[in-house]
Amino acid sequence: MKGRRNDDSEDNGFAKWGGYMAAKKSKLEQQFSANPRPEADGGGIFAGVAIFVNGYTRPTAEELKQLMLRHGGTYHHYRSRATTHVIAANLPDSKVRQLKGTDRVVRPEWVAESVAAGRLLDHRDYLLCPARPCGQARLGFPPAVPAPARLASDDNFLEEFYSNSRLHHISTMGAAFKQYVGELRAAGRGSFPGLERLQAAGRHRDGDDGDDDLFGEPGSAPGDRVIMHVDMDCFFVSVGLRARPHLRGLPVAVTHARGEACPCSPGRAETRQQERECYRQRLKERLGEQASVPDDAVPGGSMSEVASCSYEARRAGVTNGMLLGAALALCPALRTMPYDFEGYQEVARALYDTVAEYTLDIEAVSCDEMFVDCTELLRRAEVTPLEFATVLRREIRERTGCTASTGLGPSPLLARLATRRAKPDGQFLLEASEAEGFLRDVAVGDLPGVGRSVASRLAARGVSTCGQLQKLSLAALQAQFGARTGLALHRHCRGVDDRELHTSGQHRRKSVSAEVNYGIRLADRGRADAFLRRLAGEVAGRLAALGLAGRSVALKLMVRAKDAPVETAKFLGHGVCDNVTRSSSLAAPVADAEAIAREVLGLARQIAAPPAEWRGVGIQVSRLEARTAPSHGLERFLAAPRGSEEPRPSTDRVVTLSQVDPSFLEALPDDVRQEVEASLARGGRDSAEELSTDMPLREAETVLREWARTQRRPEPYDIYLLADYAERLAALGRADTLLAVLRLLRECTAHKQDDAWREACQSVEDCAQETMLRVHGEELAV
DNA sequence: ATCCTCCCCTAC
DNA sequence: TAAGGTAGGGGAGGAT
Repeated sequence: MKGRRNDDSEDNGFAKWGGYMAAKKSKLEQQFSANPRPEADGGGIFAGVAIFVNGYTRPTAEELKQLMLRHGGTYHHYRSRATTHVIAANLPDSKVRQLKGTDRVVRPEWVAESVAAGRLLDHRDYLLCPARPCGQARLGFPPAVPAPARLASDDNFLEEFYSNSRLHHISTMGAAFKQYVGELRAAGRGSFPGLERLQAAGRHRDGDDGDDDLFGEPGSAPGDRVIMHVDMDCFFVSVGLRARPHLRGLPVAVTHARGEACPCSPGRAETRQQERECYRQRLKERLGEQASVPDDAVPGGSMSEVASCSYEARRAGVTNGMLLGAALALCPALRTMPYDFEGYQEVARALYDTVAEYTLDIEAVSCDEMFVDCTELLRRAEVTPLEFATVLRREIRERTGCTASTGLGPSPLLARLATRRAKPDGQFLLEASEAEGFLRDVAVGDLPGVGRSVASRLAARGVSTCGQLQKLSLAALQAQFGARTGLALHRHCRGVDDRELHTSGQHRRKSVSAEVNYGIRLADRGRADAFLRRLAGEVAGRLAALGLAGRSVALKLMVRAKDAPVETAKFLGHGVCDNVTRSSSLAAPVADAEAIAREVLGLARQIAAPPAEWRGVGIQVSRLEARTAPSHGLERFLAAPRGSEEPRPSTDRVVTLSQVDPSFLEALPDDVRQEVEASLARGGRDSAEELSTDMPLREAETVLREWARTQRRPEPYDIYLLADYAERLAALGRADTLLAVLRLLRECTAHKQDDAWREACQSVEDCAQETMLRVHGEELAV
């Protein structure tokens, strides 16, 4: 995932201005640096790390010293204040206690495996003495104070929450790869090296035996589709195992917690029981039956969720989504691994790039899953579906270090069902003629669109397999589930699916939202309003990145249910809640944080739930439209002498695609890259109007006008937009315009110098400087 | 009929 | 401790 605002939102998006600018600067350095990586040999991963080795270790102290020195770290012969980590293999208890801060006493594997992984792994994963989650209070000592937890009312809450939320990452990575496929298609790559390799291999083989019959079914009609479903095996675990070969073959799970028993919340088990009972009552009211609620928690066990678990763990009964405490009860040998969101991004990118060497008829489902229409590719390569699957899976394994499974069939539905049979690390072809027999024993829950709710309603009618489902009439299904859902069930359980792959990027977004249902503990109205404002800022940032505005704003609150315990069993969780949504439709589309916040504050007042009872907050903007172009673009404004609207001929030089270093394009955030590629494809002749139709540009114009005209202190948001604008100009190679922006910035606003102002100038200057060097090969004379 | 609002459900 | 997001499909029921 590119470090884009909507992924790594800072606070309300902008409060951490210094941090944002620092990050932006280092990103620019990376993007434009002539030498992309200062240490090509993989060094530098220990920059800032200083180790002291205590006692005997393997690797030995001397070897560790060499590793540190070779990879940018420091080795201390004596432990000093500057020592960041103590390396030890095992220490007597007395020694451990003597070493203050056992949170920095790390097993030697940390060093070796970081080197193997090519980056600094989280040392917390290698602690010699993993911290007791809760301090061991002893009689006579003051009670241990738990580490301060970040609440929604804290300044950096949003940033921290989003950076740790697996669901947020799953969602944004999915969107990013859908866009990536769209970009690849838009770029219209003409060559498919993978396909060419296949063709070459085929020609070679033909010469050997002259056997031409490689199409599989000789009688298959030429119009028949071959759809392949590609899905990485337990993705998060597979990525983590690359750097932890010693865990291969063991039951492993990716979780936040590490699973030590937590004796600090003795009331948790009872709380959980209360929550279960409360939940059961509500289910009873809704469904009119005595629904049973499974006991998913273990007294004293971790409430952290298993994001992904290995097949060894699954054999012991562990499933994704299970609470870690319960998973450990089923599988005491279960080993946990921390998240590695950057790693997921990298591997996913390699996965997509691998498939894209064969075809761009790809529908991205998520970061680790896609449909591929292989019809054309198989015809051109003259290989059978399973031959291609074998080649592709081997290549994915070689390029990512992770395994994928593939299912093949005449439709997305059958391809997907085939994958279930193929997993793990396998492939399976499901022919149309076999579909009916195959489906008979497929669980209804395996059909798309059949989740917990539909499955349990079907189970109430004694239906758990597709074979049983086939016996229900269309009318009966539609009566219970509605017209569309009923029809889909009726068709899918028979293997009928004529859905087209959704491969191109002509998809129109319908809503943009941000939601937090964790850590929401807002003591009073003031804090609630402040949080709503921050969340509104987050949504505004996402809208800005997409160039969209919307005419409907909705607020969703999760409110503690009447009988639910005030403190949840899961730490800072939402517990059992009522969901409430209110929306307001607007005459004019909104996109800025203030306007969204205004609506949302009004809606919150309408809902009238006491903020102290809120357990979740979400803001959604819908009925979207592209932001309208301004009357005149920023470039024209800048190009004109100040005080005049007369356009001045631009001296910007035109850049063409061949002049652009591909690695530079690659380093750009997705949306900027798309814009640049589109622009370059048009011959690099963006008119001011075209450029200005992009909303951030229009807002940047407003920023500069406002700064020039008023005494108002620049808002961080304004500066953010300006920096964004500068980056776009840099991407387009418009050094002259950047200079104009810089000049204007200095002339018009020098009287309000402060840190933000200086950083804004610096950012624009950096962009200009780099652009001059890159495009014109000249130093910038400032 | 068709639209709108407020949900619920599903998928990753 | 723990990080329970996000977009889209669709249904119920009321307004037009």
